[in-house]
Amino acid sequence: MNAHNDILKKSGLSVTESRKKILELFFDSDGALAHADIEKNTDAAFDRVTVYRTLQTFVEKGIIHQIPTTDNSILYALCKHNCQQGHHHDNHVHFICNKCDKTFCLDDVTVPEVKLPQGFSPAQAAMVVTGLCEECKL
Amino acid sequence: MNAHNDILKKSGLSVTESRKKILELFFDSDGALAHADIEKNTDAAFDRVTVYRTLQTFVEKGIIHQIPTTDNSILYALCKHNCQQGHHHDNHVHFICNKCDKTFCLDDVTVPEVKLPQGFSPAQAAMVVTGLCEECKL
DNA sequence: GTAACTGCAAAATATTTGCATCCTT
DNA sequence: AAGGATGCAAATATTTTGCAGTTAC
Repeated sequence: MNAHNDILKKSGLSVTESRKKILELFFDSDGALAHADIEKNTDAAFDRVTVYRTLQTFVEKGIIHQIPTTDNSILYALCKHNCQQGHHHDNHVHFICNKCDKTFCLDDVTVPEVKLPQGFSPAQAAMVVTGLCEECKL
Repeated sequence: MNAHNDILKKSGLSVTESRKKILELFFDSDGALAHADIEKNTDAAFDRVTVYRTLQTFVEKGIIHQIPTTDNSILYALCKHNCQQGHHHDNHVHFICNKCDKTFCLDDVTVPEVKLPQGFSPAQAAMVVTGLCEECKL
């Protein structure tokens, strides 16, 4: 039994060609992918709309999470820790290097809780730190 | 004599209506604004294109910086060094309502410090919380 | 006066939605 | 067989570009 298929099943999703292929891409690349990367790497085998819907579904199910970037695009990456449906949250901090523009998932740094003013009801929190990465600091 | 005009001049930019007004907006709001907020708050006095170009110019000149969010929107906020006159350094948490899409500056909620892994050298940190605001929660 | 800036129109790009058909279970 | 997933078409939304006219200096 294929491990990727299990992931889909565990999330209550049908195992389809597009989902298998896109999930495989994430495991192969072991990094963050943009929507465009996925289209490119699948040779347009799937409709653009399917890619949108697949990514959205994966995010909802906690299979992948979104990484904010400054260039008006969203990167997606596998949730490495146990993200669970419903309260999966991309709860680690992201770091964007000002020089090389790379985005890093700081998997071990969790977004701290903050107390919000009366009336605000939080669903998700994101924290992005910018600065210089290991490489560019030298 | 106007402080805002000085900022523009110091960056080598002509002092124009749109730039003055948009810069003023940032100082008035003392927080992050999305492109849409700016269009709304200027009563569409300026062309949408002008807003795009003005924001881009301000980013290039280091007057404002971009705050990435996971919902494919970018917030813009004054850079710290230009915020010297106010007591507020732009280090408060921002809240975006999922329903009405408004952005709130939670001035009293400061972005907590986080410890980064070895090698990362932070310059600025942003935290964006999404969920439902007071109004929309009802 | 000249270079820089803006507004308009339109192109290019990105995202969402409805619906008929096909596939997974 | 039934519900979910996909593809296509088209509607929306967002961002960029070219150019002519205007404004700041």
